[in-house]
Formats: sequence, C-alpha cells, structure tokens
Amino acid sequence: MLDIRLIREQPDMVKTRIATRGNADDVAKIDEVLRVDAERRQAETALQQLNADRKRLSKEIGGKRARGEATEEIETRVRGIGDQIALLNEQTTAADEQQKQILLALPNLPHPAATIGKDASENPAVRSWGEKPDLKGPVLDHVALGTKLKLFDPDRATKLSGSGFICFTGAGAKLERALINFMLDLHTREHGYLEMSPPFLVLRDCMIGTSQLPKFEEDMYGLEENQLFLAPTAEVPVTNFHREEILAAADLPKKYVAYTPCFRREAGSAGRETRGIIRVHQFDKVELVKITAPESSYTEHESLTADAERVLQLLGLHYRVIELCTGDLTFGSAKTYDIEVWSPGQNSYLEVSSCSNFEEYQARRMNLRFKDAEGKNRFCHTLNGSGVALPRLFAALIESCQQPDGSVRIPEKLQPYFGAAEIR
RNA sequence: GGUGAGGUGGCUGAGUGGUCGAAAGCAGCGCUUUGCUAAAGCGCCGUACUCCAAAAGGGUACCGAGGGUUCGAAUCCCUCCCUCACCGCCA
Repeated sequence: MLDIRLIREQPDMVKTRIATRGNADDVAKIDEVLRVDAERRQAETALQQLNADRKRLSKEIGGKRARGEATEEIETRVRGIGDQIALLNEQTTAADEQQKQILLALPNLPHPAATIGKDASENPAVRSWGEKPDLKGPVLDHVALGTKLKLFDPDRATKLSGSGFICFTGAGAKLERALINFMLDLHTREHGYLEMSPPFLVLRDCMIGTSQLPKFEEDMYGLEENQLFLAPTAEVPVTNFHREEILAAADLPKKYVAYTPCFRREAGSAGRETRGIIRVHQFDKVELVKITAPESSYTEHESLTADAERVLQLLGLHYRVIELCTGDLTFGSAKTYDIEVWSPGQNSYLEVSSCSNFEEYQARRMNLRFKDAEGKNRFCHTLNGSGVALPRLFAALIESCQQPDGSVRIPEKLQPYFGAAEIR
C-alpha cells in the first residue's frame, strides 16, 4: 500500500512512476484517491470539532449536576450535536473506507532505477550460469520421461481432482521429497534461514497483507464457509507471521524458509504452458522470506537471489537471471529478479523463482514495523523468493540428467537425499 | 461442541456512568547527588489520525472487535473473536 502522504505531497512523481507499469487506470486512481482524501479530511476536521464540543458540554453537565443546577438546556443542545456527529461519522467512515479500497487496489511504485518496458519481452538479462547440457541420443521431455519411468501419473491425478493436478508416484514422489529436504537443509544450514512449517489455510487479512487480495481473488481458492483461503505461496503465512508487530531493530533481518504446497486457480491461463507439470493448481515450493530494515533491503535482495540460485548451481542445472521491467513487474513489488532454469525438453527457460523486494508496500498493509535506533516506529521492508519451485525444477532436472540409455542420473549433491545414483 | 473465568499502556495491575488516555509498581530514557558500583530524588516515558505554511502548540479517536443505551461509556446491554480451566469429540 502506498503512503497517502507521499501521494498528497508528490502526486506527479507518484503518477510518473506508477505509469511505467503501463496501466492507465492506476494514474486515474491517484487523482481519485486525492479527491477522496481531501473530502475525508474536511469531514474529519468538522467531526473532531463537534466531538470536542460534545465532550466539553457533557463535562459541564456533570459539573452542574454535582452542584444541583439545572441541565435541561445544555442537554438539548448536546443532543443536537449528537445528531450532527452521527451524520458526519457516516460520511467520514465511508470516505475512509473508500480511500482504503483505492489504496489497496494501487500497485507499488517500481524502483526508480527499474528498466522501463511494456512486457516480458523487454526484461533485461542479468546473468546466466552453466551451459545447456550436451545430451546424447533422443531428448525426451519431462512428460515422456516421467511417464516412461512412472515418476508421475497425470491421468489418474485428473481422476482425483480434475485437470491441472499431478500425482507423483514411486521414484518421482521420492525425488520430490528429496528435493524439498535438500533445499531446506541448504537454506537452513548454509544460508542462515529459520525453518517454518506454517498453516496452508490463511485468513483474508493475511491475503490482503501480502497483496493477493483484494485484486486477485479470482486466482485464489477460498473456503467460503469459514473465510479461509488456501495459500497460493508460503509467502503469505510466513510474511504475515509478524503482522501487526513492532520488531526490535536488533532482530532484523528475519530470514525464514518454508516448504508448503501452493494452491492456485490459474484462472485465465488454461492452455498456456500447461503441458505436464509446468503449470498445475497445486504444487510444492520452498520459499525464502526476509524482513529487513529499509536501509539494507536491496543488499538482502541480492543475497536472497543468490541463495535461490545456489540450489540450481549445486544441482548443476543451467539457468539465467532476468530483471523484470516495469511493465512485467508483479503488483506489490518494487524490484524483481526471475530465475529461469533451462529445460531441454521444452527447449526454453522455465521460471522457477521470482525474487522480489516489496519495500514497505506489504509492511504498510499488514502494519509491520520495527523500532529504529532513535526509538521511532518505522515500516519494515519485506522480500521473498522461491528457493525454488518444485515441479519445474523436477522437470528441468530429469530432462537435463537423462542418459542415452533412458535412465536419469541423480546429481551428486542430491544422492544422499534420494538414496540412489539413478532412476531407471 | 458444552460450561465457567478472563481480555486495560512494553510488563504487572487498579479503575462499575462524569476533569480517565487511564492510579500505582516494574522496565526504559534524561538530570541531580557520587571516586566507581549501588542507592536516593526529580522529570520524561503509547499509537493513529487531524489542524496550523512549518515549528511551537492544539484537537479527535483508541481500555479484544463491532453494534446499542446515555447529554456523557474502560465502566451498563447485545453479538462476535481470542486466551485459560474443566467436560465431550477426535488424528
């Protein structure tokens, strides 16, 4: 959520920066929120004056009663003030709510140094690591390989939950588990993250806090009856862990890692990149979350991205890192790096991680603050990134490690977790 | 799910209709005293919004949340949430 004071004081700067996202509605919303804000403050000032009057006169009544004097006249006056207060109260509450809704629907400002562009085609490449594997023999994609080696069963998964679900089986299920444990151990032992195992169902307030709601409700699974949502990413429960808190500066940065399944409706993306296990309604992910002081968030953003990259490096998988340009930047993010692993079967790169710095955008929504050296309460910065998402990692791994004889070689670092050197 | 007891500032804890944004204590900060430590004394010590060009300084709201009664609510009434205890159910 953007600071209304920033919008009030520097409306042109806010408009210019938000416009780089390429959505004209956002700019219009700035003007709207400024208008509502002005109305709100005017009504609020009038209301406060009336409240002050009522408070003063009510105290007078108390005094007069104590002295045994008549109070009917004042009581009548105050009753009249009370009626006005009720009216103005409705106005300010409505304006307040309206302002809040507009602010919740406005995306974050892209970082001032962000690459300006209209969509994914203009995302600048940052770096790449490793080489495309030199595969001998016919290259199978992960669907063919997985089916042949019985690593997962798309057809039977459909029988269970409909299209867009996957069921891992046998060595596939074990590989999934091995990858989760490998990543959790890496991030906790070598990168200093604290492991969390959070609830997968979260309250609406959490979804608002990390900015999935109110704007993206159609992409979420919700349980109508008790107002819970299936978390689309561990980012939601883990970042909201400290919602409404004031942390000590000495406790920052907080670094958390969590494995959770992720639930996404993927509304509107039917048919796109849906082959095999590339885009499913439920997938596993190991997520990295940081809560930092504003001064260090960009340094922490670089190291978080490096921590995620390390997973692919240790598995020997070729990848590249790109920066999202303003037009492709996610809603709440100020800066995002995507990590894309090479998929020989798709002959393209697959996004396995999206590492974002939200600055204070989420913290403001969830009222997450810290006490700085001067004792002032300030908003934290929040960051997260996948470390990394599993189905695409799984696909890239089996495709990249396939052998001419049709087996899959397990990367050395993963063997202790998988318990074997190959799948055949 | 049932019954009972609770939810007040960083913490403990007073406050059952009027000058209560809230006693007192602890913790914290500053000053005085002091060779140091300790102790004592004095003062400060919540958050948000808002008014003023700004500072200084005002104002309003907030005692789990939301409604209601009243001229006036931390205090009375209703609903909900949460915590604790016991009972029931249950992996």
